[in-house]
Amino acid sequence: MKYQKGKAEKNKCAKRKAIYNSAIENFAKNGFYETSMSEIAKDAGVADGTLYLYYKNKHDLLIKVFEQMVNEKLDIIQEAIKKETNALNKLYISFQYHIDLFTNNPSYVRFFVQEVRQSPDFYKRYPNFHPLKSYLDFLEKLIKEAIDQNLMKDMNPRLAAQMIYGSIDFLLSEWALNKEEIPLNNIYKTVIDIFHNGMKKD
Amino acid sequence: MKYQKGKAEKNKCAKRKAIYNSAIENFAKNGFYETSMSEIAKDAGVADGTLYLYYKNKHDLLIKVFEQMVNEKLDIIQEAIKKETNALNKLYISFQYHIDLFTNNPSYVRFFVQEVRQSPDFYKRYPNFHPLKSYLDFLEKLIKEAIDQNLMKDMNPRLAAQMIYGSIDFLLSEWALNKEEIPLNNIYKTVIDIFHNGMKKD
Amino acid sequence: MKYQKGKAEKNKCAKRKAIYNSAIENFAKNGFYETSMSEIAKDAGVADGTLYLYYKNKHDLLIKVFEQMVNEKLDIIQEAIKKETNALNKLYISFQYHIDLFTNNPSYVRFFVQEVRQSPDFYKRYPNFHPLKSYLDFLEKLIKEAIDQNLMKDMNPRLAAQMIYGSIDFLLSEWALNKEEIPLNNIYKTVIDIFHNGMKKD
Amino acid sequence: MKYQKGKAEKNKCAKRKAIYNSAIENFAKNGFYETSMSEIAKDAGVADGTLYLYYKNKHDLLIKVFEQMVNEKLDIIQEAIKKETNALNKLYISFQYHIDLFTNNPSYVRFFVQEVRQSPDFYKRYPNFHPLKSYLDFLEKLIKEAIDQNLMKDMNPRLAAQMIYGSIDFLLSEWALNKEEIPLNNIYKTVIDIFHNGMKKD
DNA sequence: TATGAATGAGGATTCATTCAT
DNA sequence: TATGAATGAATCCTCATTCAT
Repeated sequence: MKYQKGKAEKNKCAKRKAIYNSAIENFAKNGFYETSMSEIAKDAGVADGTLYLYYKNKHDLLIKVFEQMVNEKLDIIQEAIKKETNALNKLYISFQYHIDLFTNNPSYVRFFVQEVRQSPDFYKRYPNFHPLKSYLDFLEKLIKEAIDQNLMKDMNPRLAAQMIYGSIDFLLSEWALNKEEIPLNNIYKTVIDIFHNGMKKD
Repeated sequence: MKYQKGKAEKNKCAKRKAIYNSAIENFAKNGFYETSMSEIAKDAGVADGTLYLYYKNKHDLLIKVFEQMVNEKLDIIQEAIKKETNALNKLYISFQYHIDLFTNNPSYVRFFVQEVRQSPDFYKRYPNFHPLKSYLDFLEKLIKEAIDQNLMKDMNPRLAAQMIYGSIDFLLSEWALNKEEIPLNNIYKTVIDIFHNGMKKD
Repeated sequence: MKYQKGKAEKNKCAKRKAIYNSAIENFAKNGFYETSMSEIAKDAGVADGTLYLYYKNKHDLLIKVFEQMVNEKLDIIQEAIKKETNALNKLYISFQYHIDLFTNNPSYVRFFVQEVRQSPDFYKRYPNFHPLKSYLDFLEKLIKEAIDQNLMKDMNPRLAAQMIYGSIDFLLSEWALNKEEIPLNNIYKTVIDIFHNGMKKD
Repeated sequence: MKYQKGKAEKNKCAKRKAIYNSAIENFAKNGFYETSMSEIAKDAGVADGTLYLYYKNKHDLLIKVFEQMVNEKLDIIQEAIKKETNALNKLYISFQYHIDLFTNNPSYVRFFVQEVRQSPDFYKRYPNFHPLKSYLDFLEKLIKEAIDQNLMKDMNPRLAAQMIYGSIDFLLSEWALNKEEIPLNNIYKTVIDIFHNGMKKD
């Protein structure tokens, strides 16, 4: 009995995961509106109706998938900087991971830069949806730490986080659209250099 | 006769302008996919079919409206910097206009950051649609000028343009979502300060 | 004044003729429903609204054009058989003209075989629309004459007319769809031969 | 379980059949272009969207319905002539069925004579659509047989099939439009008589 | 007469969601 | 739980027709 339940449990988890993967893949490739629930179901190998056993509706699916993805990636980064004490180094390692993630999965870029900005109506219906919040929070904390360690000049850490995120995000999305224009291997160094000089303690 | 023709002409222009305004307003407020042609027509005070006298289809409407808007704003900026010779000053004035435009029309922010990034499918159908190209070209040219004037360190001007645009764009879009979080009046000064220090000639 | 009126008159006639030609051409090529009034107007070199000065509506245009065409062709045939006294010869000459007309203008076949059979609803609205009536009347009269001249067996002349018309019509329409299948130059002789033997006085 | 599945299966079949019937009825009554998918759905007792579960689109519905209908009727005829060996008798029995079918369902006449001849555009899109092909093939085969049996004179069998089909088809369609004009009970005998004499071995 | 911009009803089709099995 | 057939509201777009000029 228990075994069966465990099997069922695992099966259930597997299905949820399959839906999650299919949703990411499809949303990333074609965008929220150009992706149908049927496509997601088909790629996940489940029936259309099954999606609604795991997610309330299409918007809910987008939100949940988004949050889970951000948190997963964030966990990886946090694991990577665990042993580092210098806040600037932490920051730079984070950028490296951020950039690597997207250059290895170009379709995720669109997912992040576009789907994230839903219509105000969307936000009204789902007021708790702030998909990048945890990542921006994370960057903000690192910046605050760097300021405390006298490695960065005193400034609004939220604003700094947003500037850095926005820069990287846009660079990546232009790169994803038009891959030749910018040599991607320069991005990391240049961005760090500019922000380092721009934000360092005088 | 001539007068009458002029009137008709003016009427026609007025209609095109009304559609343009309605489209911007609606796309900005609710996004491309959540805006119906009927809504645009109603707000423009014309019949549904009239839209198709002026624009080939919904995608065409988005593209045309976008291009016209960018060009209009760019004209204003170019007029404003005409008498300035110092490239850095030109750049800073441009930022000021950019930020002002959006802070005065918060709904345009979403229009610019979201609608601009259509699905790959959209780009496949309209391969010449690169809505921000003219603005990025403009920034790139100013940066190149600044480098030539020894006001900025030698760097890839396209990449710099993208970083700056991305920063401002993301700051504004976060601000548009959640107006209290960041005091907007700081944005201009901080951004300029950071990029100035980050990019200046050593 | 008179001259101008005459010119205007001629102009008016020219316009009506242009519309007529354009309508035939377009209806024949694409069918009634796949032809738009705008297309007809454009090909006729007039404005859309002008069509409605000469014809009440699209259905009316079809009817008028049809009737005029049948009558024109009938006039030609009647001219051709004027000097013939033998009713069978008259009939055969008519077939020859009928077949020639359509083999020289294959697109007219579709016009005749398809547009002619409008929905019952169409006939309800236009109870006097029987486009082939005058041609069938003509054939019927010739057959009656042939019977009177003891050249054909006694039979229902209307039915005979319909059989003959139906045969030729269908042969031509299959030929128009799939030109290789039947060597057209055989049609005339074979049809006449079969009907001649089938209908001759024992 | 099995029973339920069978029920579902039967339900599905019933729905397909209901759509089929409704489509025939409506296309026959009002023609392809004057029939809306909504009307078909309503008469079939299903939702609009349901049509698209069974047929790809409106054109597909027409084609499928047509092909199925021709095949069904052909099956009946072939069953009826199975035991007959004389090719001419086979031919005459076929005519009888053909005429009966349509005189019992006058609205089918229009369906057959009009919808069959779609616009060239239609044929371009569906090049394999030749709805009468199987019936003409069948007639052609019988005629060839009759020729081989020395019951008919040597002639192009395809052409003969087309002549006969065209005659019957047109007679029926005139009858359907204007029922009094021709006493239908004469059609069968007269047509057979004429073609028999016209085509018999001298 | 002639124009052609404007109209708006109508129609094919899609797709998120439900629910009987 | 899982299914997937069925739903029907919603939407883009067309086009016959009108009417102010």
